[in-house]
Amino acid sequence: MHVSFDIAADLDLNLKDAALISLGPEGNAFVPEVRPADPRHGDFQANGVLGYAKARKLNPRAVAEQIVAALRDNTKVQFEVTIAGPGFINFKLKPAGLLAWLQTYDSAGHLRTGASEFYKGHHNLVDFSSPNTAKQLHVGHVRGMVIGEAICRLLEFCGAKVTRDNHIGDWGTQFGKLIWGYKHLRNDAALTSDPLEELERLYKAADAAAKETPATLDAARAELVKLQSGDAENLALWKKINAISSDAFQEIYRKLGIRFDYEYGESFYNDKLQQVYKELTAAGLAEESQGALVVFHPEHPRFKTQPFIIRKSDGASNYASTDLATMLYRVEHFKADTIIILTDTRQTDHFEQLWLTTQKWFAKTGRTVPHFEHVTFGSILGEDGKAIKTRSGDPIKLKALLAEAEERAFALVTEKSPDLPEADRRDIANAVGIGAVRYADLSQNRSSDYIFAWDKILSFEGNTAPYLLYAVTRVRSIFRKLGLDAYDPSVTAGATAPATDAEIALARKLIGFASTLRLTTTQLRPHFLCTYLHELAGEFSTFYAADKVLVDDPAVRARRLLLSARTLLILETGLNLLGLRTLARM
RNA sequence: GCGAGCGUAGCACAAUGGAUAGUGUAGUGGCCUCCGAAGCCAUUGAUGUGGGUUCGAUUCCCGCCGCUCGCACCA
Repeated sequence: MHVSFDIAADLDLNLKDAALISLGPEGNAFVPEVRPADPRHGDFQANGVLGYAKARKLNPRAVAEQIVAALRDNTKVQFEVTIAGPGFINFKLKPAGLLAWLQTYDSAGHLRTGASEFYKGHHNLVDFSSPNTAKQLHVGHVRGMVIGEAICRLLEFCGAKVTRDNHIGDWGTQFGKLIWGYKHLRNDAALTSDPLEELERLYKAADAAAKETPATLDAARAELVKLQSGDAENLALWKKINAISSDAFQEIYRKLGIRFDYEYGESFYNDKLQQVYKELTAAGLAEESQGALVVFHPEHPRFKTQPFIIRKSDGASNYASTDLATMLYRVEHFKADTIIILTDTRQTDHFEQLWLTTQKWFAKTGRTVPHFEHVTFGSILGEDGKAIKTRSGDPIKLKALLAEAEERAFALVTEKSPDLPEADRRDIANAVGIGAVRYADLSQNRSSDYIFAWDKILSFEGNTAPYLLYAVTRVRSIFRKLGLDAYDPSVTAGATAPATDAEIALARKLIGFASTLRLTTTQLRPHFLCTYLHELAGEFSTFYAADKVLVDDPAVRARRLLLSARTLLILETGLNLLGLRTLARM
């Protein structure tokens, strides 16, 4: 018998069929609205009857009864179907159905096979991280990196082709300042001993100088124009600077397990800008204003007067220019049907203008308009509720943040498990520390700012990485005690359907994985998955306390081992999708 | 000034227009001769404010209050 991975989607189809049968052609308009239900009511609920009946002045309960009567026999065998309240249809999967799902989805590979139906044939290009060269990665960058990586893994798992592009800021105005600083302010000794620090100092010093004296600002801009028009000296400097920062970026990416397929920075698009200027002008979208080439959007309350500057008055490009060229390249070269760009929420205006412009441009030139998602996220705040900074007022460097996370985790692990060899404790501290930082960024709705507190993210209690990693080790320890591999199918052979309250509750939570993946990927919000995993870990703890797994009765033991094995599978699969490394013990 | 986002228990956060607004912490009271107590069970406590739409609003719309962010050549 085929067991569908996403039971809710399956029910949705069955309800549509039943509506057609029972309501006639008008049933075409019925939208089931199946969603996971509160466990008190069932596993899934269909809410669509209420709106449908209301709009037609019908009795919703009567309509619900008609639809339920027309459901396939198979559905009625699998579920307890009830009509409740004003016209909700509730579906409660019977224990045999729970067992069938758990037996079918018994490995990460099979889960992936089930999930890969979601986005089969889609090609998403994900643009994330995208740091500026010549600046170190700092705490402000981590959220986009971590969320971006999780989104890529999730979409891939759910069947999409994903192209990861690190759109490095290697061509902007900062280079004018940096080159000017290099030429006038550099300290050669410092450049040799700690090149990245020195570059950052030069940028800051040049930036400050440009703010003080307009002549310096003009000089910096002139350096940029020289660079962008191919000046050999500036080009060589630019390459040197990029090489230095790229090495530093790669070190952090390795540490966080983040990878890219391409790192086409802004400079890559330099020779593709003339086409943008030309086409937008020819299409009547771009116009000269105060010496710059800009796009206005007359239909928009704000962008009718707030320009989208696509070429600066000194002739230099900016990020609007390169972003437009990038849009085109991603559609024409990569053939992406969906473009996802992650940046913090402060850049909303820019991307709204970019998208308005792109749509009009592509439409006027007969190109396919892709789907576009600007995935935004809030800032990380200090415990005072203000932008997180070091005592000296600088942003906290990511390298230092990650090192501190590992140190703090090491101290905690040493406290809890002093008998483990130091090498093991270091390894655990790495997974816990880095995982904690990651999970903190993922577990909250990305729209909001969040307050960063070491004690909170490294706590072993609550919706945290340490709690989830602990749950994993506890399941693993059951199998270790037996000398068995949790992923060996023979371990769970002969399992019967879940029977006790705790077993059933855990099984029902496990089958919710599919709906969670669907929700997480349609909304591109990893916190849905985090919440689910935390609930799953809690459900397991309840089960673990209520029902002893290693009992003598072989049937009972087998079904509890099955539930434990699947809990482990889904916890590990979910955590890996989020980018966390799991542990056997801690 | 214009625009955007956010206001949910003491604190930190959930809730894809659905049923009695969930979870964690902190507080209170229980549970280790028993598979890892880094755990479990029970319990106290909240939608800024005023309208509107809806069978149904934390969610959508409008006003007000509060906080944050953005707004011509940085990205």
